[in-house]
Amino acid sequence: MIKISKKVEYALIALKLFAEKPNEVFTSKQISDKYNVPYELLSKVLQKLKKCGLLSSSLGMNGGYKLDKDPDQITIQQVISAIDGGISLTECQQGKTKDNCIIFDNCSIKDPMHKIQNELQNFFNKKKVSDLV
Amino acid sequence: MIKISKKVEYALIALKLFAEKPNEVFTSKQISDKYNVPYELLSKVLQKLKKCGLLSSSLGMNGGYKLDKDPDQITIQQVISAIDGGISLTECQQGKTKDNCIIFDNCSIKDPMHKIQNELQNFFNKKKVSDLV
DNA sequence: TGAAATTGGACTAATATAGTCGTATTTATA
DNA sequence: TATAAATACGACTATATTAGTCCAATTTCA
Ligand code: SF4
Ligand code: SF4
Repeated sequence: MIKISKKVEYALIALKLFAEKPNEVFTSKQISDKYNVPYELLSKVLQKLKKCGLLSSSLGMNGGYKLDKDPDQITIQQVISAIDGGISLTECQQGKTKDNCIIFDNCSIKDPMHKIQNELQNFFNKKKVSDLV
Repeated sequence: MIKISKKVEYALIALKLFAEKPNEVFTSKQISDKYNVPYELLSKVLQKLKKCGLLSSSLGMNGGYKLDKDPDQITIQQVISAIDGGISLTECQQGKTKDNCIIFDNCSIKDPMHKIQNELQNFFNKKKVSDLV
């Protein structure tokens, strides 16, 4: 079953909120309350979004997160990469140079699948947070 | 991490072989030997491909599977559907009417994600087994 | 000084995927 | 007619991934 992870869903829910109110600061708590998202999990997600430069944060009381990029500059691909490490249609397309698939050497679909994967990344690169209207 | 399952990979490896030698009969054993794919698992996969009409089978000695459709008529989407039950980008897009996501009622990304899911299905509908050359 | 916030690591629980085992049935052929 | 080779099917185990929780540190405003 091809799907995106819950974490990415939570990230997109949050990013959509940020996109609707740019320059406004929201805390993890506020967002988790508003959307019934598990607080601790959402916190981790927002931290990752910050680490890759999509959000900026301020510590301490009255702290929180705010958007650090234009919503139409943030691609779904970026979000998937930030949270889940990206798309890798097949096992051998993950960073796993060592410990590769045993089929690798006589795999007949490796190359065509790699091509499809590229197209898929392109697909998600064209999808922006601003499209989640 | 967005990816396809091992079962779908095995299905595609098999289907590519069938597509290269149409009308030729192959057994589970032959294919699992040729590609180092676990025999029992591959058997299950081929049974599913038969059930949805992509392959036909003959029982008993000298039995096996052969292609039952044109390779350029078999889409990757069909294969994913047959083996893994299709693509459902988000949880709420699986057949789960009951036991839905608790966020469902005030989820802000549900509808746009549904649209993206449709495009994604369209993407995989355009990919044919015959493209795996 | 205290409350509210981010940050970060370790941990557990739940689920999904991958793979195995055993057994029944069919069928060509020796 | 016995046997070997094949599909067919269901139950099972093992492994990996995902989801979620817990705990403690640090920052900062008031
Ligand atoms: S080598 Fe082939 S079977 Fe192995 S992970 Fe890559 S695509 Fe899949
Ligand atoms: S309702 Fe929203 S959060 Fe829940 S599964 Fe659907 S898209 Fe994801």
